[in-house]
Amino acid sequence: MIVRNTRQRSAVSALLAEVEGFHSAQDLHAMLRNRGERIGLTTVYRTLQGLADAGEIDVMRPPGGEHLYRRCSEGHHHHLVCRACGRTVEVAGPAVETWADRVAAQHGFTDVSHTLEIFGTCPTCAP
Amino acid sequence: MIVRNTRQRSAVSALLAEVEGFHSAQDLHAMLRNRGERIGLTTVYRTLQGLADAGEIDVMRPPGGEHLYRRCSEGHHHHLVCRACGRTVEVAGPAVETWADRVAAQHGFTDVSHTLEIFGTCPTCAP
DNA sequence: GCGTTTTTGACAATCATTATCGTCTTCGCG
DNA sequence: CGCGAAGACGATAATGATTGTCAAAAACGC
Repeated sequence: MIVRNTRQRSAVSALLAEVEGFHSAQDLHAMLRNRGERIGLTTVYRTLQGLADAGEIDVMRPPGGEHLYRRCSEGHHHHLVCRACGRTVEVAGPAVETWADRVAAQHGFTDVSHTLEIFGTCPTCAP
Repeated sequence: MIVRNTRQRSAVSALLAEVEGFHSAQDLHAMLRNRGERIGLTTVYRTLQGLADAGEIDVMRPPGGEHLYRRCSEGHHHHLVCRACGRTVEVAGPAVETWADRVAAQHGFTDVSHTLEIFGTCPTCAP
């Protein structure tokens, strides 16, 4: 299976490179259509899945049900998400990374990855 | 909104009390029907949602897409999940709990909760 | 160019979850 | 014990994101 360079794949990558924050597949698809790209929803899903498998983007599964994708640039980090307004703050936790790896190793697990999300109510949304 | 005790609610709680590990809503519904309970799928979903809101059970959202529920007995813990066979190991990380709360507080977030899952390949599934 | 192989994308299918809404229970109170 | 209203139930339909299908189009090596 040789990966080929196509206009659509580039478009998705380019879009992810310039937008901030998380976006759903449908979001990204709509944006691409708005800027005149001719690309199918199916292709957006496939491309995002590919990028996620390759570790080039982050995937988040919020309680809402939609998958959110985001360019995962500088290393590994986690997210602090506001329950009310959806605002996200990046947080880094080196201690958590090593802890997770160590715990997994203790149980003999290999190829370890992890997801961590913190939910709360942000200052501006507090009643 | 007064919560009432119904046969169905008790049945779900009872089932969760005796089964091990995670089960999907549809799983639990099937089990209840098998043991002769007359209960609708809708009710199972509603009951599970209620229990989850009340913090009495754990919810996990694996990449597969189904929500998995589990009685969350002894305090807060996280899970180490095998990618291949789905086996789960409970892990506790007091340090992570406090870290998450602290980070959230630093950003002014309140009502903080978090989810953490570690994925890997368990020893028996390693090629 | 040419042929092969991958990718695309419109459309249909899937499937867990949620909404609807009429009927049935529960429970406080007399 | 019986009543009445507030909830709860549950069959069914609806929702909606994601995935499968497959013929047509594009990309790459030569």
